[in-house]
Amino acid sequence: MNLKELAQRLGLSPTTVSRALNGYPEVNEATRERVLAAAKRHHYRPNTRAIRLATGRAMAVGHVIPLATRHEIVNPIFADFIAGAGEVYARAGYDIVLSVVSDEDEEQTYRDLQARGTVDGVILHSMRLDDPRIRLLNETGLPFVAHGRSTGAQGPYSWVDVNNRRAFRRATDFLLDLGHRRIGLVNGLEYMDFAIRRRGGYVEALEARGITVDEALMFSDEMTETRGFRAAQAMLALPDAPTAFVVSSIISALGVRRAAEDRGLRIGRDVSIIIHDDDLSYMKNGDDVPIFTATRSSVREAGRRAAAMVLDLIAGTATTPRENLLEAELIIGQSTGPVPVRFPNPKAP
Amino acid sequence: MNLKELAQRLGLSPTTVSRALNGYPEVNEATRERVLAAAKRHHYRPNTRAIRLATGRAMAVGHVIPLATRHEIVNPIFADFIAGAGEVYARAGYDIVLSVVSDEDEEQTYRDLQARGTVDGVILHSMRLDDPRIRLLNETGLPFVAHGRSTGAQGPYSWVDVNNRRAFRRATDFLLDLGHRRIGLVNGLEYMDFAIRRRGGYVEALEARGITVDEALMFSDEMTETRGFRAAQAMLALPDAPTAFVVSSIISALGVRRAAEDRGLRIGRDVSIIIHDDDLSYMKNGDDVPIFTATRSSVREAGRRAAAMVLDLIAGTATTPRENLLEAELIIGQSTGPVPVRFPNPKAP
DNA sequence: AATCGCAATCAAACCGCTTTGGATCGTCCG
DNA sequence: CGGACGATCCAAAGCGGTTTGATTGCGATT
Repeated sequence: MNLKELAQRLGLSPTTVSRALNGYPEVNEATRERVLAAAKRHHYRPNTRAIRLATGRAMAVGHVIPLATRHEIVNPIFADFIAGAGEVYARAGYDIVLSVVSDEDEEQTYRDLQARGTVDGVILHSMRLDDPRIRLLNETGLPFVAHGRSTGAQGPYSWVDVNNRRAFRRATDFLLDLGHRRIGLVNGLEYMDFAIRRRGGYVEALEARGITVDEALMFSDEMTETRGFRAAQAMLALPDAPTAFVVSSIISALGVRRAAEDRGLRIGRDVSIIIHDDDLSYMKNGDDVPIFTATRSSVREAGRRAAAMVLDLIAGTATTPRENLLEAELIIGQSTGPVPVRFPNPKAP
Repeated sequence: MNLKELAQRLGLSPTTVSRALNGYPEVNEATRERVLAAAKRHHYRPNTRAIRLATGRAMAVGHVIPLATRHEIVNPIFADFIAGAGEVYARAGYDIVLSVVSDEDEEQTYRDLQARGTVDGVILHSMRLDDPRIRLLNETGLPFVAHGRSTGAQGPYSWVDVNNRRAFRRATDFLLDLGHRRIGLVNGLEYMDFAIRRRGGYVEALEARGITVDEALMFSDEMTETRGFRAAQAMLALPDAPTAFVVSSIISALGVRRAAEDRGLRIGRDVSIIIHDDDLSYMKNGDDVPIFTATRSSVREAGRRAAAMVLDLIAGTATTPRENLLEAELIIGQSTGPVPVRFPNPKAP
């Protein structure tokens, strides 16, 4: 059942039927009723492909998932971000087009997306330092919103981001206030922009109290359980081991916890852990009582905002770049406590 | 730069240019060279929307992500499944169209997808018992492949699935062979098909040895850390506590581990844990040495196979429903050991 | 009575590609 | 030498909608 057929059955022209269905004013209300009724009765659904060609709009937003060729890790926050964005798109009648792309041919992918008109805009994920995609997309003119910022990137761009620096400043301050002086940082890969900002906040807090920053206490790697475990294991084996950790991800933190417990240390008493919590639906930081003390900021909410922004850009409602900085809230859980008075590393020589 | 323009510049008709680019034989090789060169020079990229309308194919596969309205959890295996499928789609020039849908209006979504021609086929995720989507999609005629089977669903359908029953039979047998007799099951929600099959394998193994199945040792809930923690906590508090656990997900297993360690039990000595491992990229079961003993089956591989199957169905290569059963491999890790001889529950009254 | 304005509808062009059904031309063969 | 044939190329008709630019009636205006 297509438009022409429906029009014929109704004894109307395709023009009128199209207008009736799309709510144009120049059509008699009685006629409109008739058209709507017939459309429903015959289960008429306008062909997406035809609409897209006719209107010149794709009615879709692209999300490119970069698969780093070296370490084939899918960003675990991706699913929840999409869930948030999806809510917004659905309401606006937009589709999500996903491209899984190895980071080598990313440029090609973005150029294609825009030149072939597959999408009306894109969301940038996994922002890196000096991210070349910003210049690229500004060049093509395709509307885009970055999830995360990119230090050093040229040109203006719209973004949604957590205040990573402040979150980690607060997290570190919180531990310092509890008396901790040896604080380990278990961070993500530091070509990622968020990781650099987090480290910035951490360093800032230490320096503000005149504590020398110790390279041996700063780890940067993929945010998996195993890597978190190894990082913590190494640091805890130091002669002057940390009494607390600031951890970039709840997943790494599980590894940190394991490393601590392996040494017979009790979390929240012998060693403190504070994490950044993206509030992932399948990786909740406790249902009622938070497990970890955390700086929390919902990545799903970030998805909603980014989606709303890109739709504004597409609609032309927003012309100048928009910026949206989310502040993380500090959640006090059971994983932090005052610095232990006793020697914190019983197994050390 | 569109086809007509390119044709004009070349002094050719759009027909010839189109054929040259698409590799049709009835075009002079010299001409084809010329066309290809010009296309590259002018960065010509055929408009996706036009191709789709003209060919009547969407060149896209739909993935519907059901967001259960009650518990808003995004399936954590989703990202890796998509990563696998994406590889296959990319090679074939297909796009992924994502719909995030609350499970209430799923039916509407699938009907729309097919009637509006947004996609050429779909992949079904999170299969439930008696899943109504199978009949629905068979009705519409839209090609589809299910990731997982659906016990009790009417009608034939193509699927990719792990042999969940056998995996859990083997896992349970493995524990039984180690001497365990009280074995807890920490399962997913049992309206999910995979969960029922897993329970089936577990029960089968116990019964084969004449061990009575104890309802108090079977938990079924969302597969999060917290729920795993609670389940294990409750079971470990029983007068006749389990000495081992079979756990449906690595994430729940982290909770189980926490519960055990909270009671001062050592994993692999005082209590054994065997998990099913989907080999998620961001939740690896250890880099080199596996942390948990596990039945492992890569969900990414499942994604690849499902994608290949749906493309076959779309192409018409496969007409009868295809079935693809993956066998999980048993990975021996550090989380299992012989049943402890001493009383395994020191804190119990 | 002639003109005007407005409401309602329609025919046809258009979006940018594919594809059908020729057209053209040189060559080969009886 | 004329016709069949193969190799190339092209005009035009879709695909299924939207949108532009009329056209038609009819009551109101002058």
